[in-house]
Amino acid sequence: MKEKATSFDIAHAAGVSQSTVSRALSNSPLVNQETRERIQRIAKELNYKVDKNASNLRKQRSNTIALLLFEDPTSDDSMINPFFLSMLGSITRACASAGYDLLVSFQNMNDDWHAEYEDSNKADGIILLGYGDYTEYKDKIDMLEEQGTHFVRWGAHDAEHPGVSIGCDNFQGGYDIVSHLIAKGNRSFVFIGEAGNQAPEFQARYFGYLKALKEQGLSQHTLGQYDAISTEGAGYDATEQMLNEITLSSRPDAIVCASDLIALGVMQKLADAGVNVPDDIVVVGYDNIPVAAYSTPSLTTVKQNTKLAGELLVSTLLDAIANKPVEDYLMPAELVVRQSCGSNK
Amino acid sequence: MKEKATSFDIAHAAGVSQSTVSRALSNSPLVNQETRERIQRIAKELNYKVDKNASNLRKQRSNTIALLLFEDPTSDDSMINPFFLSMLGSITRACASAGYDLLVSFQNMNDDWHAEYEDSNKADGIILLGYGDYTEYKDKIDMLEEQGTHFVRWGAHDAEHPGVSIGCDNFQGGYDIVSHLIAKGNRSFVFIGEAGNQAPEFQARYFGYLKALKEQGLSQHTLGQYDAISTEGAGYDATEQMLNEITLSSRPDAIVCASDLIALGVMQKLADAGVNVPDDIVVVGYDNIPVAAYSTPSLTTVKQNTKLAGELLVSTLLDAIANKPVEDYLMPAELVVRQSCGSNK
DNA sequence: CTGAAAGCGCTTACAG
DNA sequence: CTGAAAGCGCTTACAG
Repeated sequence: MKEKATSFDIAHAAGVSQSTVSRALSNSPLVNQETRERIQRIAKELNYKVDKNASNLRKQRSNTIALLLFEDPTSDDSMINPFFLSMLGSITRACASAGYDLLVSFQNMNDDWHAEYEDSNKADGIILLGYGDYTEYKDKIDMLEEQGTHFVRWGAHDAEHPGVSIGCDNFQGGYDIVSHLIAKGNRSFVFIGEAGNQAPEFQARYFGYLKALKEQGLSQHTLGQYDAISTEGAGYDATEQMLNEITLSSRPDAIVCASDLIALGVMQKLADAGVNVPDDIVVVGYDNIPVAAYSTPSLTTVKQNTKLAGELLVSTLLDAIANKPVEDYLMPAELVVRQSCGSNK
Repeated sequence: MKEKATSFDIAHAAGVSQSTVSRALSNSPLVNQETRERIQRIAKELNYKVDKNASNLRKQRSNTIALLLFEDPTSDDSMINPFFLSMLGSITRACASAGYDLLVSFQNMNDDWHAEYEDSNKADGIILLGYGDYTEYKDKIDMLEEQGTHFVRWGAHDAEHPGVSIGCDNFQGGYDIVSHLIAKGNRSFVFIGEAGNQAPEFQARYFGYLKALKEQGLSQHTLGQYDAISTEGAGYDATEQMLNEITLSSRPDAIVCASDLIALGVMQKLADAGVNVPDDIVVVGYDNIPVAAYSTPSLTTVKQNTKLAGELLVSTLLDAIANKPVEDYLMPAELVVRQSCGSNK
């Protein structure tokens, strides 16, 4: 293993002072162009790279962003919800473009986010990525704010939570998909998914659902809401419960699910129970995860633009770090119509 | 925003020297227990955390691992192959358990991996995750080795590539799945996927495929191999080409795909062409990505244990960093039988 | 345009 | 068990 070169080695080889080397390598205009080029060439030859620890220590910033993922129960080994997995790629890309490194970590594993990342100078800012359920983390988020940490949260604006948020319009998404179902002739509905304020994103989807029904004078046709966290298993179980509680003759025309994962479980249970989707009951999801296009029937859902989301999350955080004014952003939701809602029902 | 506390502030508050604070916080046995507890309490009160940059600079190590992802063309926005996405979760988890941070980055975006990470002291070691196609990166990997960088590669052992590798037995996987198809009565085959040495993992699967055929005296029943990179689109196109080249009467009993993504495209094209899977032609994939369980028909495939893979990748790298002896590891592949290979054909 | 010097916040021999 | 001191490798006023 070669000894690592330092800026002093470069200085020695180039016959200049170490200060000049530092300036040359940071492309300071203060240094003579010819000298700078020579230094840069020598640095390259000696395979020299600026030591980030030293540089960060001196500059008091790290050029690194920390991504805190909230752990989810999943069916595979990743323990990351597929929706967030696709955001991860986009965030990684956006960081790279901005010249920032990305530190990835599961949220649940450590106690004090601010301390862990920004205080210890490992990151200049933090991105919080979870299924909107920040309620139990409220104290931590408050502390983040109180400590002046730079952070951005994925989710809707929420008066209770300080800090900037980037999110997708869950209310509109829920409204749009149900309006579509009503337009297609469906008249009675069930919502599967948590709808309390411990799951604000799901709740917003549910409220959108309720509004669409109300607008069409169908409020009395809601056959209820069944809790389910965002897994296939929870969707399956909730459907089982529903089938037990609702008599065959009064079954809903459509089941609106708070997420695709839930919808997948719902369709599984319906298939097991011999109920045809979409002929007997229509099912729709939310998120447009990759699997949604491949399920049988393929799943009508609402797409959240993960690419844009990742970019906005990063750019907003960088603005916050630079002390520029930042504001919440709510991306529009986009309806994706597939087979599970029937074609001409 | 509060001023950040330093070890001197703690020292002042505790009435001891800064050295003692440092020792107390690193749980050094050299410091009096009572003193240590007092210092730790004060540190907590003042919300003090050790500055990682300073600490790393002094210790010359970062307690961070860099993950270099090879960018893939994908159908969604993540630009990460779903198979790697699930490994990502497992790697993140394994790092967290080991007390290491994980720096994630796309490989293609920078030139000199070693310099970028280990030389600049941002990471103690590197995990390389790509679809086995390290051929074009050979020079870089050689340089990594030459420079004494600690790194682990995902993929099979390869005499041409130095360094440790953790991989799954692609040869066995290919052999097992084809043997299963033969046992089920299939007699003629097509392989879809690159099989050259620029794609060593696919190639190993292909060799396993060939061996299984040969063993059963079916070598002459291979109706060819069609190149395809690991995307649905490539699988679709290759199938189109195959259908054009092979007359209806001599179509294969089974199509063996180098990856699930390819198989998904193959099944799509077959469906478009009115060919029934599995009744007319059997299709199998490789990887067991989440979608495989949901396609119609669900996909028979080979599972690589991503959870174990992530853990091995991390533990092996940590051993390498600690200068412990490390060796390649080849995990067994596991056949996952679903509908796409027919039940009793 | 360049150099000498200070200092970022730690850890760890060294001396007691 | 504790403290004074050196030094990790940089960046950046300061002086010229």
